[in-house]
Amino acid sequence: MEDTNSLIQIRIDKINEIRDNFGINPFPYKYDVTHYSNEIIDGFDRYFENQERVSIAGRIMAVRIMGKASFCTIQDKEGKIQLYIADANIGELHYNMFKKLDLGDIIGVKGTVKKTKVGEITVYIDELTLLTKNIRPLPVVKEKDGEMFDLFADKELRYRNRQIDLIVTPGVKETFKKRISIIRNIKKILDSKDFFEVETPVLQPVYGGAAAAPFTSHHNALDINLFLRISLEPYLKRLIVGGFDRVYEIGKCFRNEGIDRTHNPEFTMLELYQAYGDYNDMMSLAEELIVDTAMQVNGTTELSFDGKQIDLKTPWKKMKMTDAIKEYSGLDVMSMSDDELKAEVKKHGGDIKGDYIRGLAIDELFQLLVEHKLIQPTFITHQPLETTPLCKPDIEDDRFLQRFELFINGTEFANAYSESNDPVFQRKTLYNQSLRRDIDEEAPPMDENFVQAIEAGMPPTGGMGIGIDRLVMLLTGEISIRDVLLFPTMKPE
RNA sequence: GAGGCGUUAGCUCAGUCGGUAGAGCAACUGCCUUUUAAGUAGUGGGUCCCGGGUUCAAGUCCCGGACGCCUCACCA
Repeated sequence: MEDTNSLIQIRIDKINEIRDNFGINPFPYKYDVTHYSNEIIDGFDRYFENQERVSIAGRIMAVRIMGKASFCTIQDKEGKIQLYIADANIGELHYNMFKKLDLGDIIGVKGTVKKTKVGEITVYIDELTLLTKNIRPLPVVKEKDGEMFDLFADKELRYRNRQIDLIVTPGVKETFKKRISIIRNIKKILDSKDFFEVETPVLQPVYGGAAAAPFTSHHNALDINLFLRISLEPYLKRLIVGGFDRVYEIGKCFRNEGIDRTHNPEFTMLELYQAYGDYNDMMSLAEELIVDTAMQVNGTTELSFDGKQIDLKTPWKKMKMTDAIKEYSGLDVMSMSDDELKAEVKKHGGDIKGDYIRGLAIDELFQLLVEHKLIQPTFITHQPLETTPLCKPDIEDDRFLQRFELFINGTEFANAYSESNDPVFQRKTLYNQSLRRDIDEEAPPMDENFVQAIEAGMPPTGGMGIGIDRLVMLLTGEISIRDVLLFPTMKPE
């Protein structure tokens, strides 16, 4: 705000000059746009033959002035297009004003379409309207034959000023358009299967549904602490109890943890719950959601991610967690003693919070030895009972769960359960979990209201959570979560 | 949390052994009616991230800090 550097001052002076000497308002209220740049380029033959007059608006990205005529490239929401602007066509006053304009200004123009002698589709304009004067210079990015020069490269500046990044860095807008398409397609599929999209509280008196440190806030009028949700699960299950039968929410969750290439403190989760279904239904739904979306946005199930070739073609591999450990590390955890398990966890640099629990040691070994090796889509099933309090035990072996985690490229993409609905079991497991808060600060507190909801009777239900940001990363090839978040969390400067 | 690297003009970047701060683009003043990283002649533009220290002299060397990026650790 206090920036008084001369580049900005020069442009402020121009605003006054345009107003006072040209009698033109640099900030008019409205402009009637009839076409976007891509329509003109795609439908050039028609516009040229009919000599149809088009009206377009956009931001000036490049200017080449040659005395009494100029070429200028503007960018609208769909792309770029060249303009031909001549003194003889728009009048001396407006041409002189045009020469005062800068890269970054927004103009509206009307004219007809033709190709230049070197074949570039160009709007030969007969009317020029200044729509907004820029006073803060944009980074100047140039391009020749597809090669970019002087790209806006400083990631810190790009993330802190995403609006500028969107204007000047090729491909950024496309990534976010793809993100929107991905979410839209998931909603379309779920809507078609009769799932209701719902909104549940972000501010919660008790948090749960995952193990993570929460953000805390305070409500002044009620004088109570509130937590930002760490998952969507507790309230969506209340809605299953309430009789919605099929619900989903795509929304922000918040975890007070570190920031890195795959973690942002606020991130977007899809969670869905289907009454009368189980984890098998969730498995086929996961396949359908991800494959159909990949086909919609990429037109193929094959993708290249961080140098790895991945094919999402179904059916995906299924393995019990203990079998996966055996296959990838040779360890037969089913026949190992507790001491042997402890030794293996320690040997591979692992760590178990609090007292030793056999199931958590097995899960830890899986994470240490197997997880990163699961490049092609793989469902890992039958996690040890102790890994979550919210899932039903397996029918055949109650030391394990009716649960799966989906791994792609060594990363968890989905987590699904045959949801726990036995209220006595549920009260016990959540209470036991809350007791672990002394030794595990990520264990959530007891949620009495949630348990009472389950006590009212929740039908057998399959549930699943999918990390939307990671799915967008996978389908766009971006290896940093920051590149699929419009405004990633940054420390203040 | 640990390590590595980085921070110089609006943007992208040079800056040698410690010796008056550089280029391209952008900007400004001109020329130029088919250019396209337009061309062309000229001009201006700096808290060298911040704070200490060493030195006659620090963008440069040393110490501390901020912010960022990368790798690792952590992460239901």
